[in-house]
Amino acid sequence: MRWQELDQQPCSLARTLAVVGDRWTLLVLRDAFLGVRRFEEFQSRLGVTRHVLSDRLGKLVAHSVLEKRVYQERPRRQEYRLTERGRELHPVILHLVQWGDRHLADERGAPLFHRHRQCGHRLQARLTCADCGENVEARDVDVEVNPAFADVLS
Amino acid sequence: MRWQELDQQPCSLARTLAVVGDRWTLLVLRDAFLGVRRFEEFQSRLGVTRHVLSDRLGKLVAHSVLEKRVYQERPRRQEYRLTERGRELHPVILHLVQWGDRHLADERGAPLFHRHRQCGHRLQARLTCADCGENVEARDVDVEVNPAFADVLS
DNA sequence: TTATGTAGGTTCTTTTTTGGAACCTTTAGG
DNA sequence: CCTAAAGGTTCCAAAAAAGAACCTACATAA
Repeated sequence: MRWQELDQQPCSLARTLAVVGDRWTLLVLRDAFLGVRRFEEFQSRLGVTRHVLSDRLGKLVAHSVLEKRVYQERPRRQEYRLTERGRELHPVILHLVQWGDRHLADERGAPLFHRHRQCGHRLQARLTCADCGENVEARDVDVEVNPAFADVLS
Repeated sequence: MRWQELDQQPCSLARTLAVVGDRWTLLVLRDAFLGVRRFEEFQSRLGVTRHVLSDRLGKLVAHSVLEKRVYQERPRRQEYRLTERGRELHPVILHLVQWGDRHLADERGAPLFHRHRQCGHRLQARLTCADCGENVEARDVDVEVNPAFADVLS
């Protein structure tokens, strides 16, 4: 299966990964969440080639994860800003970062500290159920096949 | 920057992506969360080439995300099971799936339904703060550079 | 007027990584 | 002896990424 075919799959993870699941895209998004907006700044912070960056930013805009906004005419300058849809990816980034902080940090600890503004504590992210508010572990989730997909999913 | 250099970066996201951030690894993990354990089953469900699957499973084992367990001698057969460290990636998968369900589904809706066993509702994942229990949005998080990394991080 | 700088890309060539298919090993069963 | 299943490995061609140079439009300054 090719990358391009992934978005055809009857699997939301595959489709999402077709948008954000490549080598650089999540790093671009992370910088976007840290406030980076300009091509040059993404490029110098990430060390990605301009070619690949241009391609990734274009794809994120095409999928409405980022939007391109003109912030100056003459000379025309544009910046990339997260859309609401893009901000919904924040939990993904935060959990990935937290996993790295826990399991891959050296003796200096996490490179960045995340603090929850409302309560002031170092942020420990938890996945909870929006209905009952309880913590959700992998074993607490039952998965059922949507009957409309019963034919293609085992 | 190459894939191999990513894990040298002073960024937990980059380090985490060096482990799980490639084209196939998250799909392997998703199937692992759905109960898949054997090489052949991963291979036939994902359509990934055996070569790449072998490499990815090996990396996940090397990073203790999966463990290889012999479930039968004569002939020797092994299976791959999630470790505790691997299960901690569940929130990542769930949020990615949920994003795809919301934004990339067709008229049939989500391919899979996730139900919270304890309360019985369709699971809507939320990221909350473990200390205060409140919902956390991107704008609620303050980021500070760990002083130990002050020299390398802008 | 020419030179220098900046934002935002595009083009070109060389490496790396994938995809695809075939092949290998161990053991069981007929 | 032949076939089948599980779990891989090897080989080659195709696709994607890296690295560097180049391009455009405008501004400023000499």
